[in-house]
Amino acid sequence: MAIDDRKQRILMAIVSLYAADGEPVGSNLLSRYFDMAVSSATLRNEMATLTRLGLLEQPHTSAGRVPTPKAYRFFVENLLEGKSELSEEEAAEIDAVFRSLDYDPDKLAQGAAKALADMLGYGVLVTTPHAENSHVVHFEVIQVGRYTAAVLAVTAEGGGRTRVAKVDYELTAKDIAAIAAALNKNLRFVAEADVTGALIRQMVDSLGEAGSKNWPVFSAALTLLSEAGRPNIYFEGQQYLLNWPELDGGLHSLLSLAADREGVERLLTPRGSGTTVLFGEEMDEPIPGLCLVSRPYRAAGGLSGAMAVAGPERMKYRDVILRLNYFSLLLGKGLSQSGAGL
Amino acid sequence: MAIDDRKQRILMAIVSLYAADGEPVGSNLLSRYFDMAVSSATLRNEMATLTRLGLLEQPHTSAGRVPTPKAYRFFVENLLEGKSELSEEEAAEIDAVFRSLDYDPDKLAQGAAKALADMLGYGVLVTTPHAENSHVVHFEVIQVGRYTAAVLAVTAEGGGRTRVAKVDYELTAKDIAAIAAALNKNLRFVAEADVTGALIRQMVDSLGEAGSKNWPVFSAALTLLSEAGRPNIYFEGQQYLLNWPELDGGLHSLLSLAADREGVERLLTPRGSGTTVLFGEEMDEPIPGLCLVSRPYRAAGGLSGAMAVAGPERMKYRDVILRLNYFSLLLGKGLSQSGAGL
DNA sequence: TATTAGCACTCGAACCGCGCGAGTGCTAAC
DNA sequence: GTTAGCACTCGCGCGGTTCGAGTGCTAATA
Repeated sequence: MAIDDRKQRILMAIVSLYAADGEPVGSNLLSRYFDMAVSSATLRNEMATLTRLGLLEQPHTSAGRVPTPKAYRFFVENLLEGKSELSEEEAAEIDAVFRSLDYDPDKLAQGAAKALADMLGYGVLVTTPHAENSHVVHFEVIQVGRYTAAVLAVTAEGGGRTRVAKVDYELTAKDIAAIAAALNKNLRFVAEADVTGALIRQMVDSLGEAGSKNWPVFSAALTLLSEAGRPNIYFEGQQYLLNWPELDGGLHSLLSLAADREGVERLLTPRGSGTTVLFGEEMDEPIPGLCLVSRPYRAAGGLSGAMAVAGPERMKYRDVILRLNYFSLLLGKGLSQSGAGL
Repeated sequence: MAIDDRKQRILMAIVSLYAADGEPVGSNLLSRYFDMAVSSATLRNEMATLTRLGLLEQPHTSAGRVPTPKAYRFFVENLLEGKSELSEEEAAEIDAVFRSLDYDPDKLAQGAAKALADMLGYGVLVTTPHAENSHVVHFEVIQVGRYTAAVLAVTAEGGGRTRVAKVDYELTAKDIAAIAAALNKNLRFVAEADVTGALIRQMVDSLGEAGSKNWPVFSAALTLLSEAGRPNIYFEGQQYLLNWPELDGGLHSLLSLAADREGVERLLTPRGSGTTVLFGEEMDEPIPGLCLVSRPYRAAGGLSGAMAVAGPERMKYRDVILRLNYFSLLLGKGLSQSGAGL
């Protein structure tokens, strides 16, 4: 049973009608909205077929039809390969938003996520830009107290990380300088994976007694190195998710998930390079009614990350997909201009 | 009409019964629970008095009584000056949690908030430690791209901030060094309030042509300076707030508020030095059913911040207040040990 | 004077039955 | 293949009723 053109158009109409007000759509309403010269009876026949195909379902006998995830998937596939594009004005609006954003990579990503969330009225997750094999281009050690030193690391992407370490003797300027030198000599331009126990031992030992006394500082530096390649994650527009009654039950799970960095990272790790749509039902821990549209962004210098819109299954897919695409495009561009280590 | 001892005990009993299951408390239930040798009729009389005093109210005529914010306030005052303390085990549990937390000031604060949230089952807000007149003890400028430089600043508290800036000519190592020198000469140990236009102009001009060409870098440094004294804010355990039906309506407002850094900062700015309780009804934009218990923490070196528990009005005040107090105590201690600029 | 048993009263929650109407599938005519 | 017509289904909303928890008041009691 093929899905001919008319069925397809009917499906689209149902999807968008249902998205608008969340009410199951019946053949009558549909025939009024759907200005094809066709009666409600015909529509009923078609709808029955679509139901048999698993694309529609009825909440109960005397109710209208509601699209299934399968229908959304179908609808979205079409949209993704379709030619539809943002209008001039829509694009211009987003351009304007981007011009007003902060320049710094992390802030840029966060700002973009917030702007997208506000624009769509859904939640938006974003991972800050990071590189596959990130490395630290510079370590700096600063004394902040008699017993404490701050270690700073700058990654190739221009991201900065800091950490405070405490030792149990009074630090001297000489020690500080020696540590900084040792760090920059041994850990600069090194990927986390390449750090071996031998390398660390050698580095610490090279300072003699001062090496072991300052172990906490080295340890802090190693922590920074391991964090260098790990993105921060922001979840903007959470409050909008409260507006969708169908998400009520799953919000707890969603927020718990969002609080778990590992989990989000896994979820946003691009499956392929394009836009992907994941329904809550398909998740490891299902969250019915939820839909996650995600897309990676890429910037110069191997820098990348991902953005995802979290909203109800009945979201405005056209708006979401086109805007998400455009946002991630601009985000990649913006980052290429600003930070990347060319 | 004084609130004698018995009235007080009745009030407490109602508060804790209502906290337990959220159902209005009637005289019968109360007399069963309340093992004072007193009949339900007497309780009814007392409850009528308490109602007249504005400490109790009835959702509707034939329902039991519910404590008003005024009652909670009364209850809490008592608790605050009372001698009640955490048990050995409770304190030991928290001690253990703290030992497992990260050492870094920001991480420590965030980790503590998360632990407290998990322990209580409410949301917890925390501002990261910051000093009243914070200043930057060191600037560092690192070249990360041909046209981009990262500016790093370390505050006296050991907090680090980074920012990437882009100029429109190819940076040289000499420029970078000159900028770093100028920043450290002019902006180190300077409070934000003391930065004048004249100072900035002088600093930039001191580099001659290289000064104006590198304005974006200076600008980034100034941004860092102004951010140096501003705390980060974390909101942990948000998901727990979904469990309280009485908060349903206000969650949108609360999350919007939480997304607004200014707003949270204002809300948590300590009114006095002890624990304060703010009810949602009393807020600028009222959020009925909400209660915010907040408390500042202080560490050596003028470092301070605040922690707040956000939960339903009918929260377990004893647990919340005692634990919050202990957490903020330990947080202050932990920070004093780690970062402060002694 | 404080306490308490008894009682009439109130009023929300839960339940029930009913009619309405939106929506369906099927059939027969076009 | 399309459509008008029709019988049928079933959730929703409405009014009425019962039930019971909880109240305030009164009168008796210690």
